[in-house]
Amino acid sequence: MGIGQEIISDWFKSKKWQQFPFQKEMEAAFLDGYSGLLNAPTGSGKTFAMFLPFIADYINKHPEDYQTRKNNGLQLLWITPLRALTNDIRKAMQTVVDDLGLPWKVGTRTGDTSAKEKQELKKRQPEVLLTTPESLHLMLALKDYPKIFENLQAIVIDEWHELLGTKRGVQLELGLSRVKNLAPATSQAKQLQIWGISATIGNLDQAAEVLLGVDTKKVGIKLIRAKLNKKILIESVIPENIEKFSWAGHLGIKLLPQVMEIVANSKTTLIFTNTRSQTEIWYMTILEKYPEYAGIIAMHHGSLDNELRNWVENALHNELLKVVVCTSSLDLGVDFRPVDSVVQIGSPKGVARFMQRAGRSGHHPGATSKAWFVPTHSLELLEGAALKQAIIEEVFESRDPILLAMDVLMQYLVTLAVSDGFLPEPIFRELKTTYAYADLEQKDFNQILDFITKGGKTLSQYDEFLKVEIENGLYKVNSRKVAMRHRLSMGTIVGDVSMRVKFLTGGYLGSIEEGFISKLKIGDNFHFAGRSLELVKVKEMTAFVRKSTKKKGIIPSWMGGRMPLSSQLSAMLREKLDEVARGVEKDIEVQALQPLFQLQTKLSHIPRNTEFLIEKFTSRDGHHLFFYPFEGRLVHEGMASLFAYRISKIKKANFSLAMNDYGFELLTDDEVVLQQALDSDLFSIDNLLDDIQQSLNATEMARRRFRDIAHIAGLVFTGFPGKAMKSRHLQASTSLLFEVFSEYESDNVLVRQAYHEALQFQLEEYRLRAALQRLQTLKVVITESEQPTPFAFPILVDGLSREKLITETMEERVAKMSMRYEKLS
DNA sequence: GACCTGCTGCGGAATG
Repeated sequence: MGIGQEIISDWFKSKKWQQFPFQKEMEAAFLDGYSGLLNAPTGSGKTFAMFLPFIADYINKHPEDYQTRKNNGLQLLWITPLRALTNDIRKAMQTVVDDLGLPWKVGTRTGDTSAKEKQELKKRQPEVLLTTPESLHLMLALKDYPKIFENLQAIVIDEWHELLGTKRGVQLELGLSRVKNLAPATSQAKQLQIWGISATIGNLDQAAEVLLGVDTKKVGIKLIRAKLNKKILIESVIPENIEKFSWAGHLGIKLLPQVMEIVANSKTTLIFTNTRSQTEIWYMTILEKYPEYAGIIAMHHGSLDNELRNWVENALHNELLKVVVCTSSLDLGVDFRPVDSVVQIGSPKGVARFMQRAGRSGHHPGATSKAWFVPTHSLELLEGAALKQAIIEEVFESRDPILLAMDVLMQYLVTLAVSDGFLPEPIFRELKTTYAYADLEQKDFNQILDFITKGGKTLSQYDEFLKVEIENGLYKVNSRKVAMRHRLSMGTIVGDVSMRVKFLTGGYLGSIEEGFISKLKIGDNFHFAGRSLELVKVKEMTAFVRKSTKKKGIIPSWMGGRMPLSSQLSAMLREKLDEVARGVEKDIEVQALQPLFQLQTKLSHIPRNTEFLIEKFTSRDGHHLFFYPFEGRLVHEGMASLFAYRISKIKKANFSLAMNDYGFELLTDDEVVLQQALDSDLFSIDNLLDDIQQSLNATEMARRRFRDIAHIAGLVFTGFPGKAMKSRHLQASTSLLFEVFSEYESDNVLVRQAYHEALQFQLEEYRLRAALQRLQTLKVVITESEQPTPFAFPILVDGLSREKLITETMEERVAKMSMRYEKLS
């Protein structure tokens, strides 16, 4: 990847790092023995080098802390979420270490490290080791692992914001809690120092607490904010003719000419899209309409072959490319010096994410980051105004830490049992010092111990679940097979089962979900990795293809996540809408949208911040009700089901639901008793949990979450590397386990966790609750129109696609809509 | 022809 070691070396020799405004503060805190969190802005990827002189300095000042020996052993452990970065950082760090005159070796340990290299690591630990959270745990599964860490002076966790709020973060918390107790305090009473580096997020104080654990009183926490005044220039791309611009949709391809103008006027542009299929579509369309870009355009997303991705990254770095279409696969880590423009297609869904992406341009000190926001439908343009405002006001999303993840804990305990074995009491005490397990109850801990030794209440008959044996109180794995399988399935990332896509001649293109391939017939044509391909045969989870000359072809879609609009951006959007309602027209986005707002006012209403808009409209499909909480898609999903349930309690009705980030629709055959529902506490939070359970298939949601939980907890074996099992197989086994536990062991920690996760992550119960409470304070405004309003239209389109009505209906409707629109405006 | 979606990230053995 893109960090040149020469650059780092020069940068270091010229002592540029001393010019960082936070350097003095950082150095003082480090030399005083503090642990803490450094809030470095995105784009100062070299902060790492700063730590090396600190450590060298510390050694000079406190030689008594370092025993005189030929091999100091591991001094600094550097943890990064991105494996791909470790190699370049290693080279760069080695040059810095050499420049400092330290007789140190810098090494890496990741999945890329060969067996031979691992053997060498065992013989001689490098003084600086770069690794990932997963590899740290693999180290904890080695015999005599405490020896590795006994001389450790400092741990640095890079990009901590990326891990916080994920199970990878929890796994890292666990790893740190163990390692902390292996590096004893030295003569200076100096403790192992732990420093995180994080981009700006809303809860930096909490981020520090999570990283350092709840036992940090002795150590002391410092939070250092870098406050580099990075200039960011943000512009929305305004459609030339807003009246002809789409009211719904997500592709945004209509604005291609404007985007290509930006590309032409920039040195190098990154075009960020929200989905992989969208990346494929934009790439193809650009090549089709602007063939002169052949050779200087590339694409990058998570399902493409690594070799291709590496090539793209290097080409970007070496200024060989003019434009790269990508997903968030290019969000992280890399210094792409030549990039001077960033284009975001569609909603970035959050302020912090947009900032991160904007920071990919002008990636050097003093340079300005330039980012464009390209709306994919009219109303989304308002998000551009909201984004700008949020960035001015420095409103950033928080990353909420995950608490009491029992699956991760179960995996961790088996890891410790695989290496030297563990005694439950001290480990329990150690767990209680972590943020994630501070509230861990003894009985749940015992249940997990019981499970890994005896298979719990239900699985005691099956050998494969009896992993850990107890010898004189020591919990230990003795079976080589169990140990091996455990090492094979460590980590918290549960991938989708996907098929490799390969040319008959051997070239590897990437991976596509099993489900997509199974829909294709042999001989069918599809587009992938920017190529037109023909499916030739499918063999053992590999789809063999050959080049095709056909222009047309389906583009694969992946079942990815569905990120909702963040609550911060949602709130700002409501703020902007309030301005619109008050007639404030200071933003160019708002000015451009005037025709749309005028129509909305004419047909319905634009809600103030103190109002909750509900629209009624009747079509041949039935009675439509549109609600506009502007709270993000997931909250709307839960709220739509909840409202449907509560309304049908008054008068029986079947509803079909549709939603987007701005609002949701309830559609039914009969007139809805709306007023009655409003009068009888439609927005109430009393019985909320019960009503949710009643209105949604909570069991099904939990079952789906359980699949990942079972994987992480080690209940299912996913097969040997390169020999993936079919997803049907895995689905069946996790589903069966879920059934068995639910029936015979209702208190099972993992099942409880599945329900909890469904509520928390799928439904965003906390946000739903807060949203209902907000609605209670608002004045309800109900309007009725003869046709869908501009606000309603995108939701209607969402509903149409969901119900899979035939295309003509949809087209007809769209055509009719625009005719009416022209008449009205 | 299309206003019909949905991210990222890491690991890994033994045998023939």
